[in-house]
Amino acid sequence: MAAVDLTTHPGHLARRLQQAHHLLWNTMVSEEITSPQFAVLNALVAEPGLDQRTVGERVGLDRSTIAEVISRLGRRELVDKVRDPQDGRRFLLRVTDDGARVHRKLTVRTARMNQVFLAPLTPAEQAVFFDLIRRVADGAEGLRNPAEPTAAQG
Amino acid sequence: MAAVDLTTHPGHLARRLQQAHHLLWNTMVSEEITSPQFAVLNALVAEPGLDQRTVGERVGLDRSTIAEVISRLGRRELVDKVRDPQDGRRFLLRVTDDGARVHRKLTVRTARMNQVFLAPLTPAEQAVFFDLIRRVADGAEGLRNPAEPTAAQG
DNA sequence: AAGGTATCGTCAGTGCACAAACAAATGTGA
DNA sequence: TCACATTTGTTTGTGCACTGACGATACCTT
Repeated sequence: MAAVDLTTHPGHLARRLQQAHHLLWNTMVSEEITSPQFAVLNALVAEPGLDQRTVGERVGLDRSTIAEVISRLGRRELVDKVRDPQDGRRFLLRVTDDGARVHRKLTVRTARMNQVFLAPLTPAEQAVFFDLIRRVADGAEGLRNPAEPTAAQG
Repeated sequence: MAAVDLTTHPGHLARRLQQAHHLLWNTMVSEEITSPQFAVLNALVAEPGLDQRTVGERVGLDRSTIAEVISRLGRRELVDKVRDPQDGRRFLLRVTDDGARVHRKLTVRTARMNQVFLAPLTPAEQAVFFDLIRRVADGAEGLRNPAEPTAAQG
């Protein structure tokens, strides 16, 4: 019996964490708008007029996925999509009035949900929680593009 | 501008963490066998003869999803599926010889991948990382079934 | 101006994930 | 024994997520 203890596998924990989040989101925030959809709305509220690729970069979705999410938000008329007259490849995106309303409503609910979600941790632990996850995620992300020389020390 | 900082949203961080994991898994472990599939193999190596529902419970997959995962593992002939003669509703599952081989091979690679994945954290931080995520996930999970009296103190 | 290259978005294919509805087998109670 | 309820697994529908291939547009070099 060479089986492994999955509770020490970060991938397994990450999946379980997301499932737990999905559960709470569905019951406390919305059954219609998903968490990635909210993230997109949020990015477009912060920076109206972004194109799809950049929105994807902001919220961490690849081109294919962002296209689907945008299409659903467009179907619900929460987001507008206009060809960029300066660059015919791009679509310029912005939230509609409905989209802004939904974003405001969900912002409140999301804050409440996050409190419940993080309730098992003390405030200090919550800060550590964010920090550790962010460092692990950033670390793995960094392995994708080997050494971008962003004004690096030379 | 009423936009929110997503880096303090656990759901968003959970999603990014899983994406990061997916990336590393794909490059360091396997492009064929996914992490959930490995989890199922692992559960069946530990406890041969489980039925689908119980496997799902062990690895955290619902009935629909476990059915799909099992079907893929069956198609690759890594898992065997036999009707339970005692209970005609169930299938008894066990890994094939191929399945056991794949499990052994991926166990080694997974351990290596986990090291790389967690490299940004010190060993002490890794322990905290596991603990915090587990507590948050368990907490949300607990909200689903209100108070199971599992030999609770009374 | 023309050819090659890069970028943006789409599409097809695969896989995870959940909810709801359903069928078959089993279990329970009158 | 018979009706009702529960449990296991399947199916359908929706949505996220990635890869790889593709067309259109833009850029860049000659």
